[in-house]
Amino acid sequence: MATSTRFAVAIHILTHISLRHGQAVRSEDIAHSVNTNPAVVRRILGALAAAGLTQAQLGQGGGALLAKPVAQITLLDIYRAVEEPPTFALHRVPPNPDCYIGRNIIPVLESEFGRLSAALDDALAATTMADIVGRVEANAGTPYRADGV
Amino acid sequence: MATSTRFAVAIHILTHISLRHGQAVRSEDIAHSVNTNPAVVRRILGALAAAGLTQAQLGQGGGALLAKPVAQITLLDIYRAVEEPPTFALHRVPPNPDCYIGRNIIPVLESEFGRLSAALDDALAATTMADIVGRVEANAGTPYRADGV
DNA sequence: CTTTAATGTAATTATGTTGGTTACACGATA
DNA sequence: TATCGTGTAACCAACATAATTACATTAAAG
Repeated sequence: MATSTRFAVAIHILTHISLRHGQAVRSEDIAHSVNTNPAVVRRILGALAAAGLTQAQLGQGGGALLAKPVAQITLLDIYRAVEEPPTFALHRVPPNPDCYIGRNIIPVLESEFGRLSAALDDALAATTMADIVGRVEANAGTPYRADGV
Repeated sequence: MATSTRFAVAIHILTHISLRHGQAVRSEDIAHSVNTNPAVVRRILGALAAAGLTQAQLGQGGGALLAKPVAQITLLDIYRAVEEPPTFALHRVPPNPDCYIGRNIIPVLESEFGRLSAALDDALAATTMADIVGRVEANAGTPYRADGV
């Protein structure tokens, strides 16, 4: 199981917006930081906005803003916003119902995969964007400057 | 997220072999239960064998056998055998090193994704094939019969 | 020793997902 | 009203997955 890069990019995007402290950030500026296309950033921002994590300021001087305080945005919120469930996939084609194992293993897998997903959710919920932003600044050693360099 | 079905199929395969109690099982019989092609089963069995979980009995009357007791095969062993790391992907293209965030977020993501992977590993290691086989039999209500129906 | 049954593995193909790109309609601000 | 920026659709290249076919190899049975 490999997640898409959307989760990592979404965290990057939210970190970028967070460090601007309420100033709207253009998708083009974020794209420059992420090293990708503005439309890719807007697509992910669309998912984050649908989940109530960000909001868009249209028009001149507009851009993306946080819709919630950084301490109230968990990695679980972000993960659910940008990654398609399920995390653990069952058989592409259902197993043979005429076989003892094929007939009985699906509920066992569903239950076990549910337990694994719940464990992952717990781990994801334990970190907020406030933690991430704090670690990025700690890693940099210097505070973020308005020019972003 | 396009998760592979290999993990679910590998558990199915090992359950099948376990229920035969030491009798070699042909890839064709397993494929019939999983509802797929014998070559697909053999490919997954190859990964499981490389991880030391199964072994092949070549020639007439041959097939797949467990290489360890069921209680000593954890879901973590299986997951690592058939899924490619990493579970959580970073940016496809590295972020812009000329940007404060692009320059400092990667170590933060690596550390956080490491923590998430470790949490998932803990959850995976908590279940063994003995648990899975027991639940399949409990779900069936009747013990497994030699004809597999 | 020969036949037969089974695995191991490579090559090919179909399908789906991801992310990059372009394009353009829509909304908001100056 | 002109301009700026978002939202979103359409398209494409790259990649992953799994189904399929084919065949060399190995071991048991006669």
